[in-house]
Amino acid sequence: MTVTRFAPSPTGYMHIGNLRTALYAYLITKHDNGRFILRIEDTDRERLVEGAVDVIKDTLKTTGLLWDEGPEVGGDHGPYVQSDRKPIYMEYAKKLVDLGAAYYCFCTKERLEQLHEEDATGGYDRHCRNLSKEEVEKNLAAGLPFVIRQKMPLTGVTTYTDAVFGEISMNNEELQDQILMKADGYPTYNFAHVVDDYLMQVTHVVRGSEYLSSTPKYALLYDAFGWERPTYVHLPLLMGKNADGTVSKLSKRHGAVSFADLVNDGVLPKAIINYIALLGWCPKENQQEIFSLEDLKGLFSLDGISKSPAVFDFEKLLWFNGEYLRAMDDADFLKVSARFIKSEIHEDINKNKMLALLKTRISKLTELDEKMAFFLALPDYDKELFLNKKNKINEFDTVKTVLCAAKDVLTNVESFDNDTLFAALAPLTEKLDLKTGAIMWCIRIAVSGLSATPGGATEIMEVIGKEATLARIDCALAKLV
RNA sequence: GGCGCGUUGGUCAAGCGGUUAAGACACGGCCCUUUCACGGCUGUAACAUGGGUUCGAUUCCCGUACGCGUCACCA
Repeated sequence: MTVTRFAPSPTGYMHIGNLRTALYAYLITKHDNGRFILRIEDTDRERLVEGAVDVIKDTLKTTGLLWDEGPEVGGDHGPYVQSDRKPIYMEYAKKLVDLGAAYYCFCTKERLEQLHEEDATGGYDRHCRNLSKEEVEKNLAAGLPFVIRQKMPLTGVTTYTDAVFGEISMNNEELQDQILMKADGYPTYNFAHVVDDYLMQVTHVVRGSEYLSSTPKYALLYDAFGWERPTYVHLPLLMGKNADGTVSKLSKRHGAVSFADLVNDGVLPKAIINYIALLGWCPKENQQEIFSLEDLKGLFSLDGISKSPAVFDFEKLLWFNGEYLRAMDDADFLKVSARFIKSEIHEDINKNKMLALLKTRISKLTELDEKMAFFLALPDYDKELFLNKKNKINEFDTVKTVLCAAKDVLTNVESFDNDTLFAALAPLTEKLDLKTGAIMWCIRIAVSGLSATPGGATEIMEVIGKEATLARIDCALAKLV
């Protein structure tokens, strides 16, 4: 049985890189009908953010990455919040001390800082590594604050196999005697995740490749306990483009990089999932870009994961978003667009028609207000706008003739829908000896005040209605006097 | 700086010893057309570099360069 977990620390927002890690962890296990665990890693008591866990849960829910075990849903391996598991870690840490793979360290922070000042690259000098049992007992009895450190082998090489990167070897002399248990009694990530992954029977440890070089230390922990090492799946990093053209690990300074930022910017969760699924992974039959979560579950495979970092491209995300927007039916579009429309929409406006026109012409929901403005109120425009070379409209008199004729026709049209309007105006081509394009150009400018609009003249008239149409034509005529 | 990892067009990427080196985004052109968009067609553009191995390297090996990551009582 495949078991993966997503184990974020509650920082208050869901970074897009974290989301991708969650997605891949989810897909790896769901491809095999396995279990997906959510575990909260809140061992850093100084960085707790209120409500942060809710952000994580909400994001997972809206993207459809539902967890089989974890907060809210429970499970056989709980609790799923590390702060609720506190006693477990000390127990295992002590076991490790007994096993000779860890030791108590009584060095003060001051001493460590001084050590760092003397040699910034040296690391911990293993001062307490060989304290006698008596000394340790004495210090403990005296109530001295302590941490527990992992006792790394001083020689030799540690090797593990990563499902993406292959065999990774590290000289043991490179490995620091890292802290497993902190002075406040909480474990560090380095220790807690290993213990939990083991206890929760996680088979595939999925995380970003920034852990590639610390994983030997974790593998050693498994070995010391006599536990079978899990399959490691390190994911290529997500990069952001810097102002100077270089790239670095995607972070806040690259702008909107949290799930919430993107959603607030008018991007659909499905588009986000689709896009990030393809950032670092490619399906075998690589002939398609649009994938639902269900599709991805079926197609995902470890050997499609790439090793090289991927640059997050907002432009391409927007293309995906546009595709999803266009594929929506009008009712759904109405629903998702509601919270992004701030403008007052007058009753005479055919809102459904308007949104249908807008739907294929935006790449994010936040464009809606700006793009619909001219429907709601005629913008101020210059009469020069009517002149158009391509349609051979070089005289204002021509415009005037067209608009007067159109006004006569439109006054007698009862049903203001696109087809009726177009049919009613069609005879004018012959009557005025002008091309359809020329006639429609004049009318469209008059009813919109813009050179480029979503929809043609007749569609715009359908949206704004008869009264506004005639009023706008009168307004145009007044300009042309 | 040590260690680790990576390197196919501007970006995402396919390729897994012999290919005219796919496809997508972006960009240009054409078509469609009541403007714009959509859609269709089309174009520009890439194997970091030096050495091997091989009949033959983008594909395998080594070096170099460059990039990224990592060296916390953060995760």
